[in-house]
Amino acid sequence: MDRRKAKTIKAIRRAFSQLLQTKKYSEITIQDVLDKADICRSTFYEHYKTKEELLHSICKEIFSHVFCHELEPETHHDFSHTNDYRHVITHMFYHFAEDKDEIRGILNSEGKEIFIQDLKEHLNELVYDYIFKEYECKKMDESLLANHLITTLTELTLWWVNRNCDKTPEEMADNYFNLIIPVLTA
Amino acid sequence: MDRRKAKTIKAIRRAFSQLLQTKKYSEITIQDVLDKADICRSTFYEHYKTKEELLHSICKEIFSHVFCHELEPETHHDFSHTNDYRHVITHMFYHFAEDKDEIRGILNSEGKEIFIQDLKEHLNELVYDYIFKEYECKKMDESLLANHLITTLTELTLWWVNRNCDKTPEEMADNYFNLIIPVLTA
DNA sequence: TAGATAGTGAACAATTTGTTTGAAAACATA
DNA sequence: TATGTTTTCAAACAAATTGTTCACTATCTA
Repeated sequence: MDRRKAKTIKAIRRAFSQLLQTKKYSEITIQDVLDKADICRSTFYEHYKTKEELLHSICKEIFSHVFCHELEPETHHDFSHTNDYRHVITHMFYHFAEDKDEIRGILNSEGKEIFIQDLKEHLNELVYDYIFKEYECKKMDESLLANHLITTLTELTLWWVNRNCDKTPEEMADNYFNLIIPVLTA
Repeated sequence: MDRRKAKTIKAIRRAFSQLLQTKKYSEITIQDVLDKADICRSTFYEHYKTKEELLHSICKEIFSHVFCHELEPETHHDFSHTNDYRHVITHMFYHFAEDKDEIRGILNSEGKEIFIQDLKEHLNELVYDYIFKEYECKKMDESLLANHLITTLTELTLWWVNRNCDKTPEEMADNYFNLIIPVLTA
């Protein structure tokens, strides 16, 4: 990519992330971003149509690291699908702990909707690829159960980030499985 | 209350609810509300400081009906705390089904945050009053478990409202307890 | 009926948004 | 190094929104 473009985008994102740590998403104006990033108005609009699109692109970048699928090539012999799932989830918690300041800013505002929405799309895939291959739900709607598995994870993450990630990713994975396995095996 | 005041407030809320069914919360301007309610600008600001305050007041009114505590006076002999809890939850689903159009408008936008935040405050009380008197959590943080019990309910509600409330309140209560009891008894 | 309360209409400055210009700077490559 | 392309910039613009003030009129209450 053109160095100028990369520079501009980086400056915008940086400014936005910083602003998110002092202001709620809804209270941040594009003007604020321009001022902080020291970027011309027209330049901003050449990259993003709206503030919302900007946040989407930030989320997308975060998740591209979190769900990079680099884990799969490892050959797993005695590992179950659920164990694979556990690895992915633990990996996710590690990334979130790293970016916690940025993420907390996003999650403690209306920006949360956008972040969670993007996250859910990734998790939806995982649940069907891993969990539903191992467990079948009898007395419950599959869509309801999938929704529950996903929202349990997103809300647990929220709870954790708001406590400043005071538990290890492994502990969090344990917590998550303690919440969902009893339901799956009930 | 002064009839004029009541009239104005009603008109504003009505307009806002209607707008929520065609536009996202973040896209609705106070100007839109003024136009639709046919209310003078200065009049609006005598009742609400911001759009957010308006939504809060609407949520507050909804919940005042949902959690009116009129159930308690009934003497319950053989009923457990959990059964009381079930009654309250079923009652909640009934109300939400009634107001589903208005609620769906709120929930499918950034307004969701405000609604859910207000709802959680009520549920938090309930969980401690009912569930934690009957079940003790051994291997899990109480705060984590409380959070899980509440968010499971709010997200289940969301799922239901987005499907146009296609299940009965009783079925939804069943679904909810199928999701939480296995965890509590694990 | 009189005094208090609430709504109206109009105006206001300040912000924000999104778009358009032409010129300057940084870039890629031949 | 020269050339053409891409990107940024600064400035300006109309339109919309916000929040406040004012003098007035209408409606309530006692």
